[in-house]
Amino acid sequence: MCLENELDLIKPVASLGHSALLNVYYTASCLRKKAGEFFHPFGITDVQFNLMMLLQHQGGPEGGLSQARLSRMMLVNRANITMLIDRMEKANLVVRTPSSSDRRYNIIKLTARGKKLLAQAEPLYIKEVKRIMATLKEAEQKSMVAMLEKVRNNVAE
Amino acid sequence: MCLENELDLIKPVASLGHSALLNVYYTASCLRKKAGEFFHPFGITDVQFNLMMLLQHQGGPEGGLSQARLSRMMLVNRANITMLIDRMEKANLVVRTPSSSDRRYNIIKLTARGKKLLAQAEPLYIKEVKRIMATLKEAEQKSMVAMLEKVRNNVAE
DNA sequence: AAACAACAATATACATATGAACAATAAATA
DNA sequence: TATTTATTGTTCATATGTATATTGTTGTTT
Repeated sequence: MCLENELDLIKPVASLGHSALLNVYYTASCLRKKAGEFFHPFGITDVQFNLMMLLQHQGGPEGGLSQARLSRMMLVNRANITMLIDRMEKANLVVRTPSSSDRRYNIIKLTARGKKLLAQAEPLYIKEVKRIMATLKEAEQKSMVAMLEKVRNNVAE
Repeated sequence: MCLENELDLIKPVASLGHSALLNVYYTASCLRKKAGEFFHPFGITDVQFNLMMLLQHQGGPEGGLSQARLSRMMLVNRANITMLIDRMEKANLVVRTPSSSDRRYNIIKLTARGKKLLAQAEPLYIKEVKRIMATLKEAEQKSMVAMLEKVRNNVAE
């Protein structure tokens, strides 16, 4: 179904470019909503899951990442990460460990509970992502990724 | 540039499907950030501008929309709209007017200041959207829209 | 008409996001 | 070496988002 019908608009979006932009925006919104519902039974949010995935799969040799690094990987403000880690530490999902080499840094690591939760949720998440994206052929997915990359490059100028 | 480099990931995203999903997500994030910066000089946010656009172009015969209708058009919770309208009313951008036919409804309308601000910002916004999306040919944009629609349909099931 | 279900807006608690200002630390440079 | 500059994490004010419960109004069903 097209955007106009989904959003119950009475007039079409004026330009194709604007329509394309809104499609990116609203598709991301749908995906985030779905992710939120998906992770609710696990007692975590999609953002918290994303952070745990980064720690697990992108963690350095010490098996963790700094808050500044996480903020760059998640495209969010450093201040945001501070409070996110506060909540996740309170929920016993991660811990802050001071870096030995640079006293400005905290290295964030998964706790045993964090690892266990991730091990439970991740396979189901990957399966659901595959199901959702399987509506597009591999070539289509690659083509879409290429187009989105072009858009991002052009946003930055 | 590809996602892995943009986000400074040390390992590639495991599956194409997941990479495609993250691309949608991060492209929307980039576009929102850009929009935020774009509207900052006007003293409004991207969300407030979007709402004003809806009032201007999708407003019914009375020239306004109910809060419930706005929440459906913007894919957000009704509770969200209440506080958004609170802030926008305080900024003298919109007004709540009680519906004559159904006392449950508020009809939200643009104020003179809201209309003036929209008239200033909209042409520049449309121009910037065109610039950003012009990196894709018309056929590419149509193809991307079609793929994003497929994904949204498959999310809903 | 009275009871019930559906819907609009609101209130509250909470999660996530930004920008700005700050202290502590490290790096660069004069 | 001493000073400046850059970076990390924190705090604050504010905007946006969800879920849930509540109130008031409308519609439907006995």
